Amino acid sequence: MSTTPGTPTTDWLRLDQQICFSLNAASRAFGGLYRVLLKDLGLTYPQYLVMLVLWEHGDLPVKKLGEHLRLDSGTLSPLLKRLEAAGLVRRERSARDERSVEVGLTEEGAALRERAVQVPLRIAAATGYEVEEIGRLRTQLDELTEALDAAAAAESAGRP
Amino acid sequence: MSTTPGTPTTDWLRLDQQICFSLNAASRAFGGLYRVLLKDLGLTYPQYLVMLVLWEHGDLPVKKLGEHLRLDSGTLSPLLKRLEAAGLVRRERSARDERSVEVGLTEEGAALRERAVQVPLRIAAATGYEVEEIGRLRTQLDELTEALDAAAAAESAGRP
DNA sequence: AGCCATTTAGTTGTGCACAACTGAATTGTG
DNA sequence: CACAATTCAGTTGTGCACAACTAAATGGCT
Repeated sequence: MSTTPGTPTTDWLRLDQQICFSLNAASRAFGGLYRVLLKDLGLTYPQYLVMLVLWEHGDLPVKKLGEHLRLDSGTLSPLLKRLEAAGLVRRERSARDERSVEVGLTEEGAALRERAVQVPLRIAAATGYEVEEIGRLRTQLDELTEALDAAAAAESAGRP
Repeated sequence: MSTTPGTPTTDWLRLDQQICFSLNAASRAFGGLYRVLLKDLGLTYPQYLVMLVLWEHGDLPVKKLGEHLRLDSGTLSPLLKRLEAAGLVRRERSARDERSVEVGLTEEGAALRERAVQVPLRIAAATGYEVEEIGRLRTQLDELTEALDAAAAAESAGRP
């Protein structure tokens, strides 16, 4: 790959910073607001995401949970242990497939949902965006994610 | 804040997942692609961001570096020690203000820039977006970050 | 049945993000 | 000048992300 004529390398290095960096900053800013709002619930932001999935889909094996969240067992195992220690979640080996671990909500975990409802409302208010606008942004980001994942996969499997 | 009539709480909890989660996923997808592309340079993605700032602005105290990157010394200190150990960066106490530590590029660190130029080009190609489109997205994300930061600040200083 | 590739959780090690804190230098104020 | 408040870098502790690995269970194939 060669440098495009008329575009000094300096500009590329700056432009580059803006895309990935802005995304990174926005993600961390979300994390910061969630941290504040979730403090009362005793949840971290990733733990909250796990609870969202369980509230929506009910009991799931770790594998499925990971697919919803794009996370692997290396991240989920310790996180789930902490949720279990907090009494929000149960973990038990599946009877029919001993490799699999079923993750389910305890009563306390299910009850927490009531208190969690206010969180997205406050988040939405904080963004200052309309629902429709958020949807557009989400779509764009999902497309971006797909393209980046594909590129990373292509790169790590012998250069295409 | 009260629940909007006609919008069941279930939907809010789902919608919520989409915004923050898509952003999170996109950020991590960027991380994944950068990880692959930066492997040759021996840099992690956050280390690369630090190098970008130094390449653009020259020597800076840790504080200023942190302002550019929205990171504090708790994150930067160990990261900079690793860059120093890799021979890419110098760190020395400022003579005029002994509290401050000046971070500068070594020859090796400055030279690495040449090899880094290809990275943003490959990233840009991977996104499949035009430069203009990327700029629009960046602007949106920066607005979002600002709004979220303001909200988090307002929340953590006694509810407004 | 016997064996092997695959699937599934979990563990280990590295690095980042961030809160809370420490310690030293500087600045502001009486 | 003296002293309190602030600034700055660093340390510690917790939690997450991810790569590389282990171990056990499963399923396919001969």
